[in-house]
Amino acid sequence: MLKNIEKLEELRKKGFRITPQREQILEFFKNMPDGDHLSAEELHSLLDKNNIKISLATLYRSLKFLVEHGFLRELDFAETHKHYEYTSPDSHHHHLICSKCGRTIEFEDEGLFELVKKIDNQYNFYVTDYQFKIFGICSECRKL
Amino acid sequence: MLKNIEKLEELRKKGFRITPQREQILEFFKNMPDGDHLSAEELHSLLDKNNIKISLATLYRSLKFLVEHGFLRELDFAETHKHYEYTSPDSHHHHLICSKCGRTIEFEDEGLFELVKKIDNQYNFYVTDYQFKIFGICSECRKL
DNA sequence: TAACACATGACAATTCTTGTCAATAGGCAG
DNA sequence: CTGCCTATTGACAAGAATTGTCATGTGTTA
Repeated sequence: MLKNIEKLEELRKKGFRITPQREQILEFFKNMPDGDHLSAEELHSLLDKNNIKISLATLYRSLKFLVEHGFLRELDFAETHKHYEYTSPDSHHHHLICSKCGRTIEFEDEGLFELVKKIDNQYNFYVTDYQFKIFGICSECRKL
Repeated sequence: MLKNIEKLEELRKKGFRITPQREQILEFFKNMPDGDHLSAEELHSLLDKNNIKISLATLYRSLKFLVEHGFLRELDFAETHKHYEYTSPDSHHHHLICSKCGRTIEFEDEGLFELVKKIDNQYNFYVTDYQFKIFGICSECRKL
C-alpha cells in the first residue's frame, strides 16, 4: 500500500492541489488517538480551538476529497451525520455500536479480510474498502 | 426469533399502537422483492402510487419505529439519505457497493454469524443486528 | 362505547451538506 | 524566479433530508 506522502504526490500529478487546508486536516487526523472518529462539526470546532481556521464549506469539501482518495474513511452509526476516521495503513478496525448509549467499541479481525478476498473473486469486484458494524447493547448498558 | 405478528403483539402490550400506517408500510416491505431497499422519499412516492396516502412526517416516524423494533434495517451507502430494507427472518444479506455506478449487490455469508458470536462473547455485547459493507468497483464498471 | 394517550397530518423549523462566485494561491513552464 | 492558469477557498445562499409543533384523530382497554 502507498504511503500518504506518495499518495499526495500521485494526486499532484493528476492535477489536484495539496493545499494547507488539506494537509492540516490530514495531519490532525494522523495525530488523533487510534480509533477516534469525528463529525464534520466536531472537527471544525476542534481545528478552531487549535487555531486552524478552515471554513465549514471547505472542511466538507476536504473531507470528501480525502475520503475519495483513501486517506479517510466515512462512517455512519445510524445518527444524523457522518463520522470520519483516519485510514491507518497498518490496522483496519470495525465497530460495535451500542444502541442505548451510542458508544462505539473498535475491534479487529483478520477473518474479515479472508472473506473479502473470497467475495472479491466471486463477484469480480475490485475492493477499495470494507466496514463491519455490529449493533446491540454494550456491557455497561446491560448492567442497568 | 419472533415472527412479526408476535412482535406486534409484544408492542401492543407495551403500549405502542399498531396503526394502519405502520401495518401498511410493513406489508409493503414484505411484498417487495428480496434484497430491495428504498429511501424514505422513494417509499413515499411508491406508496402514493398504490393509493396508500401517508404523510412524509409520519413515514419518517414509522420507519424509525419499525427500525427500532427490528422490523426494518437502516442502511447507508455513503449517499445523502438512508435506505430501508425488510429484515427477513430467514436471510441476512450484506452489500457490495460500487463507488462508480452506485449499484449494490447482495451477498450472504454464514461466516459472519460465527464472527459475530465470537465478538459477542469477547465483549459481552448483546448483538441485535450487524451489517457488512464492501466498497469498490463492480464488474460492469471495471469493463469501461 | 367512552375516555385516555399515543399517533397522525400539515407545515414550520432545523440540521447537515452542497452550490455559487469572486478572490486566492498551488504548481508548472519558461 | 516570475507569471500564468486553473483548482481551491471563504462567505453566504440554497438545498435536501429529517424532525418538531400542535391541533385533530383513533387504537386500545375498561
